[in-house]
Amino acid sequence: MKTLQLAPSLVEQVHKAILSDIAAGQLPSGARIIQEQIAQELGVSRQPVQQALTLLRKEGVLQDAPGRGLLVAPLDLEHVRHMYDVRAVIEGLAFRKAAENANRFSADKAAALMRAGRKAASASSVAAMIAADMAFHNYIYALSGNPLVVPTMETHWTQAQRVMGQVLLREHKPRDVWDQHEALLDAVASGQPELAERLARQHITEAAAFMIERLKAEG
Amino acid sequence: MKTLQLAPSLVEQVHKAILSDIAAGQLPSGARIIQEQIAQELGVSRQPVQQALTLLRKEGVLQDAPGRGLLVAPLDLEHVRHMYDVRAVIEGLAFRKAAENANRFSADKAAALMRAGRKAASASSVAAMIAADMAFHNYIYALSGNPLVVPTMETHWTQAQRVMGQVLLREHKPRDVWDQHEALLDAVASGQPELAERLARQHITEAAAFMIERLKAEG
DNA sequence: TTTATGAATTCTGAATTCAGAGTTCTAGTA
DNA sequence: TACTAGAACTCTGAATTCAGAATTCATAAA
Repeated sequence: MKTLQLAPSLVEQVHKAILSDIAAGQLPSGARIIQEQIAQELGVSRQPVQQALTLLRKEGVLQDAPGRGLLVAPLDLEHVRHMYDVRAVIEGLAFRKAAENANRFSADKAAALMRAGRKAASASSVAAMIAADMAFHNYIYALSGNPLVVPTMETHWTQAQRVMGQVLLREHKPRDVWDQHEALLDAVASGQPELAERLARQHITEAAAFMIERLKAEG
Repeated sequence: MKTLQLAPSLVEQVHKAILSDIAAGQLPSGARIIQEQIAQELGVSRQPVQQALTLLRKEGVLQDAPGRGLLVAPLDLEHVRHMYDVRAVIEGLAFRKAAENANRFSADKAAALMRAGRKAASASSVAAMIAADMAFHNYIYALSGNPLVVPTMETHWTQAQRVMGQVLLREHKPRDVWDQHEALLDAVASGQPELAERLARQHITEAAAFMIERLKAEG
C-alpha cells in the first residue's frame, strides 16, 4: 500500500500561483502586492495569502515597502548579477558532489537529457529550452546527494527563469549551452570533482555575462 | 537622517523564541509542537504562531507529522553535514566578495567584533558566543555587497544555531574560532579574494568536522 | 482478554472580524 | 496659486471564530 500524498495547503497553492505570475510577467518588478486583491482573485481569504506572502518575502522575491506593504523585488542588473554569483557557487557544490558520486551516474538518463536539450535548442522553443535546462540541473542536484541544494536554489531559480524568459523571448538564435553541459557531464561521469566544480562555476559565470549583456541591450 | 528600524512583528518574535527554545534544548528533537500551547505561553494568538511555524517548517527545523501536526526535526548527522557543505560555499562567496570590497573595510568595526568575540569566548557564555559569531559573519555579508547572501543563508543559520547550541552546551572548553576569524579579516582587509574564499571554506569545513564529531560523541 | 466500533476530544487550516498605522484627498488659508 | 491641517480611506497585523479531520478513549462483542 503506497502512502497517498496529502493535498497541498492553500498556502502552498497561493505561493505557487504568485510565483508563476511573477515569472510570467503578470506581476512586473515593482508592482504593489495587495493581500485583499490577491485573495479575491484566487478566491480564498486573506489568511493563507498573508502566510504565502511572508514566505515570499523571506525568499527575497518580494520586499518590504514600509508603509505600503510589499512589492515585487526589482530585477535590476545588479540583482541579477548577485543572483548568478550565488548560483555559481551552489552549482559548483552540486557538480562537485555529483562527481564524487560518479558511481551512481546514469549514462542513459544523461543521454536522454542531452537529447531533449539539443532538440529544444534546435526547435527554438523558449519554454522547452528552459524546461530542459532545469531538468539537466535538477538531475545533478539529485545526484549530488545533498537534499538542501534544491530548496536553497529554489528562489534563485525563479529569478533565473524570469531572466531567461525575458532574454530568450527576443533572441532569434539563442546561444547553445549544450556543449558546455556535455563537458560538465563528462567531468561528473569520470569522477573529477575539482574539474566539475570549476567548469560549473565557469558555466554559470558565462551564462550570467551573456544574460546581463542582453538585458543591458534592451534596457 | 537615518532610517529608523521598524519593530519586529509578532511573527518574527515567535520565530525567534521557538528557535532559541530549540537551541537551548527546551524543545528536544521529536517534541510535538502544539500551536495553542505555544500561543498561550507567549501570550499571543495562534495566528502569528501559525505563521512562524510554517516558516520554521520551510527552514527544516520542524517537520510534518501527518495527523498530529508538527514536531521538532531530528538533528541527524547527514543533514548537518549537508548544511555545512552549503554554508561553506556561500561563506566562500561572501568572503571573496568582501575582499574585493576591501576599500569599504572598517578596521574599527572589525576590531570591535573581534573584541566581542574574544570576550564571549573567555566568558564561556553560549548565547554570547553564538551572537558574536553571527555578528562577525553578518558583517562580512554586508561587506560582500550581495544582498542575496543573507536570505540564502538564513535557513542554514537557524540550523547552525541549533547545532552550536547543542554542542556548546556541554563543552566546558569550547574551541576558539577567533584566531581563524582574525586571519579571515586580514585576508579581507588586504584585498585577497582568492585567499579569503579558500580560508572561509576551510573555516566552515573545520567547524563542521568539529561539530559533527561532538554530535556523534553524545549520540 | 482481546478486538472492533463509535463517540468525544484535540488540533489544525481557513474565514471573519477588529484595531491601528499610513496614505491620499479635500478644503481652507496665506 | 501653493501649502498645510485634518478627515476619510486603505491596507496590514493580529485576534477570534468556525469547520473539518485525526486521534484517543470507552464500551461492547467475540
